[in-house]
Order: sequence, then C-alpha cells, then structure tokens
Amino acid sequence: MEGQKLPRREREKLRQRQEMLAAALDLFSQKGYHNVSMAEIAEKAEFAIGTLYKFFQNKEDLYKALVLEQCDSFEDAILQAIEQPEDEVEKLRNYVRTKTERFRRNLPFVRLFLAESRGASFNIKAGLDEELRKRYYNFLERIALIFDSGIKNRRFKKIAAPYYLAVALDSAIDASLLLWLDAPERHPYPEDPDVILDIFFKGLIEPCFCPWFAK
Amino acid sequence: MEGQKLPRREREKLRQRQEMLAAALDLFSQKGYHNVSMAEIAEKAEFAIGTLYKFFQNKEDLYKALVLEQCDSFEDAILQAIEQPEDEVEKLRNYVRTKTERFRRNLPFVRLFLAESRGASFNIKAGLDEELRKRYYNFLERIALIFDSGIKNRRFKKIAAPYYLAVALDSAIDASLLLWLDAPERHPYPEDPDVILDIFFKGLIEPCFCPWFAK
Amino acid sequence: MEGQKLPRREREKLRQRQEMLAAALDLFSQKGYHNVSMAEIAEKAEFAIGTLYKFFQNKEDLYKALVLEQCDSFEDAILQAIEQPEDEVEKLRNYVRTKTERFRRNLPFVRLFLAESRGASFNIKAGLDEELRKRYYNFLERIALIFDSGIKNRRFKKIAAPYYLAVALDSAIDASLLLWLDAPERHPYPEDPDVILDIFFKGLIEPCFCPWFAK
Amino acid sequence: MEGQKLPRREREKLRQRQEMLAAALDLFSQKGYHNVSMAEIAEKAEFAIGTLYKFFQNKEDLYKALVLEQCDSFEDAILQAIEQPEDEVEKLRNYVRTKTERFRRNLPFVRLFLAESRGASFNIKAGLDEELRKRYYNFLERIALIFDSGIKNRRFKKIAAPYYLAVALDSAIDASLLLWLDAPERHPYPEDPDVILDIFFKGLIEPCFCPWFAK
DNA sequence: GATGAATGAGGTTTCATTCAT
DNA sequence: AATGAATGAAACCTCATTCAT
Repeated sequence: MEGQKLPRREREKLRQRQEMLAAALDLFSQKGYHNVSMAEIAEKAEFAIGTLYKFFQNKEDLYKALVLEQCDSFEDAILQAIEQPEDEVEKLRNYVRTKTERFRRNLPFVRLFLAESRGASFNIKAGLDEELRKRYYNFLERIALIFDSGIKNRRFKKIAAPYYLAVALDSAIDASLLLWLDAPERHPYPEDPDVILDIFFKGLIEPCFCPWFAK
Repeated sequence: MEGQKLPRREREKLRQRQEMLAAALDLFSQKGYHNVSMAEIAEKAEFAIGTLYKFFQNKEDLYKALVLEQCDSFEDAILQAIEQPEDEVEKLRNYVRTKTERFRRNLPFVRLFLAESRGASFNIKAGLDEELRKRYYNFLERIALIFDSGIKNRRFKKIAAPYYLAVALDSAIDASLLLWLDAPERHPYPEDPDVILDIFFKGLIEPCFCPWFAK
Repeated sequence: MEGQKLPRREREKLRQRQEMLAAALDLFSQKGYHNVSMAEIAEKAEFAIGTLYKFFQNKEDLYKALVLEQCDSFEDAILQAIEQPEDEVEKLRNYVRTKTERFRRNLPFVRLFLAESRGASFNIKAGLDEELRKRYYNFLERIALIFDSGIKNRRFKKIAAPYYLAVALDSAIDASLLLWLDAPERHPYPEDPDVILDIFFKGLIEPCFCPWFAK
Repeated sequence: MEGQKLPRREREKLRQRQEMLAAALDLFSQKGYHNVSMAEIAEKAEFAIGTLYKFFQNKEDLYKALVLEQCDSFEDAILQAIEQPEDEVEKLRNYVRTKTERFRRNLPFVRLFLAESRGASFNIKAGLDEELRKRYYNFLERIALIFDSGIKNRRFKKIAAPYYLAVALDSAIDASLLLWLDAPERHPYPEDPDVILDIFFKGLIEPCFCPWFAK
C-alpha cells in the first residue's frame, strides 16, 4: 500500500523518465548506441534536450540506466519463474518458457541485451560492463543451482559441472532466439520451447526416474 | 623457388596492409568500431592517415576487410578440421578443439567475431552484416550435416533436429570461451574441450555403439 | 503597429542569418567559393561553426541561399524600374540606371553575380546554375519585350532581333561596370549612364557614306 | 628556318608539355580548377605525377601556363585578323568573325577564358589576374583604335568614346557566344556573325521621331 | 630522368553538452 | 523548472607536394 503514495510531483517525474527511457530503447535497439543522438531521443520522447540532461547526467548515464532497468525487470521475471515449483525439471521448463516469452514480447530489449551480454558492448565504457557481467554470473549460478539440486536429488545424471550446464542451456536459448530474430522465416522458433531442453534432458535424466519421457 | 614470390613491390604492399589490419584489429577489439579513429589506427600502424586511405576507401571498408579476412581464416581452419575424419564423433571433437584453440590464440578476433556474429553490430552498415550472417548460417548447416550423418549412421539418437543441435553446440562453445575471456580466473576454461561435447554426447550416443563411454 | 512584427525570437534569428550571409558575401566575393572555409565565415560572422550549420545544411546550401537572395533583390529592383514608365526609351534608361546604381552600391555582389551569370561557376554544383540561368534567360526576355514594343510603336528601327538587342545591351552594361570595378582610375564609369544607351540609340554609321547599307 | 632545329630532346619535352596542357584544359574546363586534382591530370595525360611537377612548379603554375598559352594563341589570331585590311568596317567584321570562329572551334577554352576574363577567377591567386587584365585592356585599346580611326576618317559617327564602343562590341560577342554555349537550342548562334555588328552599325532610333537627339 | 607511394595540413561536418532565458 | 540555441572539439577524408627508388 505504500507504492501509490508518492507525491504527485514525484509520480510525474517518474512517468517522464519512463517516456525518455522508452524512446531511448526504441532508438538504441534500432540503430545502436553511436548512431543515436541525444537530440533524436529528446525529440522522440517529446522533451527538450535540456530536460533529458536533468534526468540523466550524460548519454552514457542514460544508456546505463536503460540497460540496467531492462535487465532488472527481465531478471525479476526469470527469478520468479524458477522460484515457484518444487521440481527441477519444472523449474527449467519455466525458465526456458519465461525467457522465450519475454524475449518475444520485447524485441527491442533483446538486441540491447545481446549486445551487452555478448561482450559486444565495448562501445560503452567499463562501468556498465563490469556490473552487468557480475549480475550475469550470479544469474548463471542460480540456474546452475537447479542442475546441482537435480543431480543431488538423483533426478539428473551428473554429465557435467552444473555451471557448464547452465552456460550451455542459457546460450542455446539465446542462440535460437537470435537466429529467429534475424531471419524468422529461415529459423522458425520451435513452437514448443521444450525442444531446446530436450537436447539436454534426453541424455540427462535417468529414464526410469522421470515422467519426461512419458510425454 | 622464386616463382611463387610476388614481385617485391607487391610483397611490400601486402605486408603494409597486414600491419594496418593488425593495428586495426587490436584497436577495434579493445575499444569498438566507433571509439577508434582513423588517426589512431594510422598512428598505431606507423603510417600517415593518407596512406591508410590508399589501402582502404574509408573506415567502414577497412573494418569490413578486417572482419571478412579474419572470418575467412577462421572458417577455413574449422572446415578443414571437420573434413578429415570419417567418424562423426571425431569430426565434432576436431571442430570443438579447433575452434577453441583458434579462439585462445587470437583473442582480439574473438571479441570482433562475437560482436559481429551476435547481431550486435548494428553500428556497422548493412552490407557486412548481411554477408556474415549468410556465411554463419551456411557454417551451421555444415555442422548440422555432421549430426545428420551421425543420426543416419545410427551413431546418434535423434534427440532433436540436427540444425538445432548445431546451434546449441556452437553457442555453448562460444559462451564458454566468452566467459573464460571475460574472467579467466572465475571461469577456467576446461582443460579438456570435450567437456562441452559431453553434455551433448552423454545423452546423444547409443551407449552400446561407441567407444566414447569407455574413456 | 506590432502586428507586422515577427516574434522577437524570429526577428533575432533573421538578423543572425543576415549577419552570416553578409560575412559569407564578403568572403566569397573576395576569395571565391573554394578559398573560403566555413571556419572563416563563422569567425567573421562571430558565431561558432555549429551555429552556421544550424542555419544552413552545408556549405553549398549557404552559398546557394546567398546567391539566390541577392539575385532576388536585384531582380526585383530592376523589374520595378522597368514597370513604371510608359515610354520604351524611358524604360531602358531606368533599367540602365537602376542596374548601374545597384551594382555600385553592392560591389561584393557584382563579383558573385558575374561569376555566376557568366558560366564561370562550374565550381558549384549543378542545381544553382540551372535555376539561375533560367532566371537570367527570363530576365533577358523581359528586356527584349521593351525593344519589341518600341519597334511595334515605331519608336525603334528594327535593326536586330529584340532578344539580341537585350543581350547586347545587358552585356555592355556588365562589361563597363566590370572594367570600372577592376580599375576605377583607368575606367572611370561614365557619370551619365545614358552613355551606354547612346551607343544603341544613335546610329553608328552615316547612311550615305558606307556600302554596308547597300547589302 | 630556325624553328625546326630544336634538339630532339627539347622537341620531345615540348610535346610532353603540350600533352599535359591539353589534358589540363579538358579537365579544368569541364570541372573547374578546384575540382580537378593533379593526379587526375597526370592520369589523363598518361604521365606520373612527379613528371607533372618537373614541368610545372605547382598546380597554380600549371593553370597559369595553360591560360596564358591559350590567350596568346587567341590574341595572335585576332590581332592578325585586324591587321590585314585597310577598311575599318572590314577590320571589325574580321574581328567578329575570327573571334566567333575561334570560340566555336575551341569550346573548352571558352569556359576558361570567360571564367578568367570575367573576374570570376578569384579562385586563382592574384598574379594571373593582374597580367591577363592588362593584356585585355591593351586588346580593347586595339579595337578602340579601329573605331577611332573610323571616326577620324568620317566613316563612323562619333556616338561614343571609342573605348566604350570597343567594350560594348566585345562584350556583346562574348555574351552571344556564352548563351549559345549554355543552351544552343535556345540561343542559336546567328549564322551570320555580322548580325551583332549590325546593332552597332545601324542606328536604332528614327531621328525624326524621338526627343533623344534633341539633347 | 621518371615514378608514384607516402605524407599530413586543412577542409567539411556532427553532436554531446552547457547555460541564458 | 524547462527550454533549445549556441558551442567547439574531434571525427572523417582529400589532395598538393615531396623524395627515395
């Protein structure tokens, strides 16, 4: 109940900030950081340039805020998805599905995210990189924990270190989505997101143990 | 034995070109396309700016030449590695090992390659993107053919469409290497590159069929 | 009385634009298009380079605006001068006098105008050329109409096609002014502008004396 | 008989120089001084750039040599034409005809000539201007002498100072030729060059009709 | 003597950022 | 508090000229 009580002024400011970030997301994801000017963002957001600078110290600051905010929201959704169920298999399915769905619903973010998470953002100064990487490592560890727990529970065979499994699964999802994003007609995204999991599960799970193969 | 030699002038020009490209690779991979000026490249390569422009029409042209040349060399190495052996398993091992070795030997290229292959290069004009993507798709199909042949030979279970298997494997290698590149102390690259393959093989191969499990 | 006034902001902008054009006119007419840099114009006009580019898209655009504006004003003055009187002789006198006076009052423009109207401006891209030439042809036709009307009224003998008469008269004025501009002490411009008209008005050859008319 | 005896070396050099100047004339007249590079001229003339600089100190020097040489040749032809006949009328006819014919035979030169003679060549540094102007003034005085002599012989009425007559006649020829050069279909050059002379020779106004003569 | 590769000053243009209004 | 005009550093690129071969 305390969220709604921001003074009107504050709420107004927050709304303006969101509009600026939305305009920036659109433009950055379409044209890349260096091909978007502050004037362009200001115009798209229907503010004066000076107002932009009231909210963000400089272009880099605006970019960082944008990326961090998007990542926060994305991370929250994933973490929530893997916190619900008991079953490790179900957790992973939730994870893959949530990630897939989020990506498909927020295409502009995907380009940004991949540019950032793939070390491709040397365009942007060090600070962001540093923080995002740490967060990404932590995130991978969260996924690794699921594999670890599955192994401990004897649901999974220990075919590799959990961290590697997490890395491999996460990157496989990204890669599939990226190909689909690039050329949807050539790389139709599998209707059933589990197809990617199959690659990992079909060898991974003790057949006798898991309802997965009953499908 | 001098029949194979280019005239001295030509050799000299080629050498200069290589020096320019080497300087550019270093700088681009460290700071990104937009944060490197032609003056910087010229200075690092120890030529005058004008000389740079004698070799490359403009900055974009220089960048394209650099990326294409590196990719050519990389692609050649991989294709050669997977053409040798009969055995699909051996082909995939060669592929993983060659890619790993190449990456580790040419770090600056990795950053460039990932920036380009990961759709993160909206900074650069369309032409390159287009061509590189096509080449990358073709490359994935080459890998997919190995899986396909393995499946037809009953060496592999058909746990997923070969193309997806190729995508997943390739991206898993990239992701591992990238993590190691970012933070080697945190993500020691597995001494044995086969660790990554294990994830795919342990479920993939008919146990009775393959000496893999005997290891 | 304030209804006719532009908002202050607009007036200010217009004034700045005029200052830029004035600086450009001075420099271009002294040194020629290619020997004047944008930095020079900016400095003379006491603005930053960036401000220049807020008003004009690029150097060529600035040049075109300058030439067209000057020609407009010049053309207006001449057309007004030849629209007043009934009498063709008076019209031509007005024309010569107005042109002379305008030239003498705006020396920098003369150089520009002659450079442009005399096909000497291959330096500048095609667009301007094209438009200015058309306008000049139309202008000559306006003058030709005066000769034509004079001939129809029997005021003038039909000694040549009106268009040729216009060309000859106009070029004679230009040439006189140009010589005076180059070396005033050597080519004092005739106090009475009618001197040039005399050449056209008075017949040159004694009819009785010369076989010319026998033709 | 002494012209043919230049040592072979000298003759060869002269020929090369002519080829360079010919290439330069073509290019300068098509694109203007500032839009032609030394490399372009060298290539068109099929020499190395260095060789160009053996013959001409720099670009400006080459340009000056070109213009002066063309003007020499042009001036010679005209002067020869007006030296032959006794009769002033015939001299003027020869002058108009020779100039017209020369212009039409050497179009590239015309553009250059007009650019130079019309004060439009502020592109080029002062030296050339200075010399060409003096020569042009002298030339005009040669023409003026014809009018003067005609007046003294009572062949011509003294309707204006001879120098003005010369200026007016010469500029009328240039203007006609220029219009024809710009748009031949719109400004067909009079088959008979004398048409222009007519304007000067025939009196324009009916003496009996106009108060002009009363002045 | 001829060559043309190498040079680098200098031109045009963009855009992040400031600050007076 | 919001504005957006003004700024000028810095980028890309050209081309006249030199000089080692």
